[in-house]
Amino acid sequence: MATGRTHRPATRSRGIPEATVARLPLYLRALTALSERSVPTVSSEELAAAAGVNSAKLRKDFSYLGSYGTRGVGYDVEYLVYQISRELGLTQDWPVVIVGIGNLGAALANYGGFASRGFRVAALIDADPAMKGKPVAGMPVQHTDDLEKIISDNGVHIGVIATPAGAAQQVSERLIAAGVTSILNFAPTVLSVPDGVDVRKVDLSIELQILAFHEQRKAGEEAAAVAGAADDVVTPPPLRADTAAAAAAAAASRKGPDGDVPAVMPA
Amino acid sequence: MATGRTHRPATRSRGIPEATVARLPLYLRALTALSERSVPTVSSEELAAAAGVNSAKLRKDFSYLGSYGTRGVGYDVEYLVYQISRELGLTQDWPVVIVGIGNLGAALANYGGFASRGFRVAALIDADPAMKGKPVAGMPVQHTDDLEKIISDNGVHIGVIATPAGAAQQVSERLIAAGVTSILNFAPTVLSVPDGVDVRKVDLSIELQILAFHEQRKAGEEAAAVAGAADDVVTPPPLRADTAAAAAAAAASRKGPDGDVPAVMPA
DNA sequence: CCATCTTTGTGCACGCGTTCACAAAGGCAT
DNA sequence: ATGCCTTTGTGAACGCGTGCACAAAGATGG
Repeated sequence: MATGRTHRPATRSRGIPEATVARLPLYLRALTALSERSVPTVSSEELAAAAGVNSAKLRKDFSYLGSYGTRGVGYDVEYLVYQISRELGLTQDWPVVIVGIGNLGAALANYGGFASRGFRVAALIDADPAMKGKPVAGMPVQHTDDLEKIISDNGVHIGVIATPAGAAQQVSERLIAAGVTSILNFAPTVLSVPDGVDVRKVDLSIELQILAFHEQRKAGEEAAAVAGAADDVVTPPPLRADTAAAAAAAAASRKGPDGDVPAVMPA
Repeated sequence: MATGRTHRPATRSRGIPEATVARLPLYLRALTALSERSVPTVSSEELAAAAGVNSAKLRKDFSYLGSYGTRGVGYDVEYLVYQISRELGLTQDWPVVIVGIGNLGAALANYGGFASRGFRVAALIDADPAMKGKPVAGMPVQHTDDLEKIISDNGVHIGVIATPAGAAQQVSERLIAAGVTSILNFAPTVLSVPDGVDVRKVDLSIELQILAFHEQRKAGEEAAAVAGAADDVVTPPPLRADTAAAAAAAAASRKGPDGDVPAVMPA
């Protein structure tokens, strides 16, 4: 998965744990698939397998919503789909705006997964005057100047930021001032927002970096296993340099797994 | 954030908690920004603010890596950049392949954040013969038939899946069979993989659904506050339908969430 | 109507992650 | 040198999330 929730200190909204909320969409997806195959009921065991979670966890998650199952039988698929949809607020249509129509913004605009889940792309917004009026995903791109009007005219509460990092904070402030209270942020920056505004971030390079960490670990273990008593492959001697220059020099001098130049370019 | 880690049961690799690993890229980004502004040292308080976390948490995170700070002064920026980069395995180049060059795959191929963090896009792969040879992000798209050869020729260990949901499982199996041990999955499906393979998933519609949940909660609270004793705004009467048909009818009468086509396009 | 079998719902214990609060450590001025 | 001041590193407490294991509930067959 990508990265997680920001700021909001796990509000435990109306008793439903944040961790459970994060899994509900997963269950919903699995249930929708069953529904399409006209499966009438499903046991916690089966559904848990389909969603890739533990069955006890799934039952506990559902218990926060209410007692929707039948002992000895399982859960009614259609009924559960409806209950979860309602709980997630997907029984209504959420207009969203996408700000920043570059490669990623355009891909998001074309993404079918939004519309099929109760989200309607109400507008595409970009700061580049050359983009104005240009059709993307069958919809004309509008200029940032009209951001406030677009938000309020469409009653938008959810905004997606796909701008470069430098513009993200300012865009978020304008969105919030215009009435947006939930933001999905793709820009690699920490957004600082007032209380009452939810921010979730998706950072592609962070996900890859986490994978790289585990990948390196695997490689290290493998190397250690092969090389016998190679103990400090993962933790080289703490060559604690006094000055930054010395540290950089030391870094450059090493060739191995750790060696190489330090990553100077940001994300 | 997007979604999270899958399967891997929090291995607690070499004593570094998974939660800490997930934050290291965040610190790294903040430190890199400081480095570019030639800031020599930074306190845990300042860096924590820049990374959007608690300073105590940051210090504890760093304590897992070693004692890299100086009491009364703070942390040496360059030195810390190097240490974290090394810990994350970013001091080496990771070749990655992107499978599924649709809107999203193309956007990922063009995304600058990969190359700048030590990740090199080694190949773009798509199942559509019409795509073969077509340049995307200055690189010719290759056909799925050559997947295994591409993986082994380039020594690829990390694969990115941006195919439709239906193809993802099969693609993952081929990637893994060819030597890939870490997968970043953008397709809205649960991948089932053998032990030793790490999967992280990014699901855009899930993120929006989580936001919608909180958004609905805000709206409900607001409505309740305005309407006085409106208690069941969030939990309407449990109209518990007896039969699946009745529930389905109720669901179908709505326009949004449940009905509709499944997400064919991945994130 | 009763026995049996399946599956839910949950009490409980455990472990991870977060946060507080403070002692130890080092720089710096006098 | 010595004392003060700043900031790290961490011990300890707490709370959330997870998973086990089982009793209660209901369906089903005789």
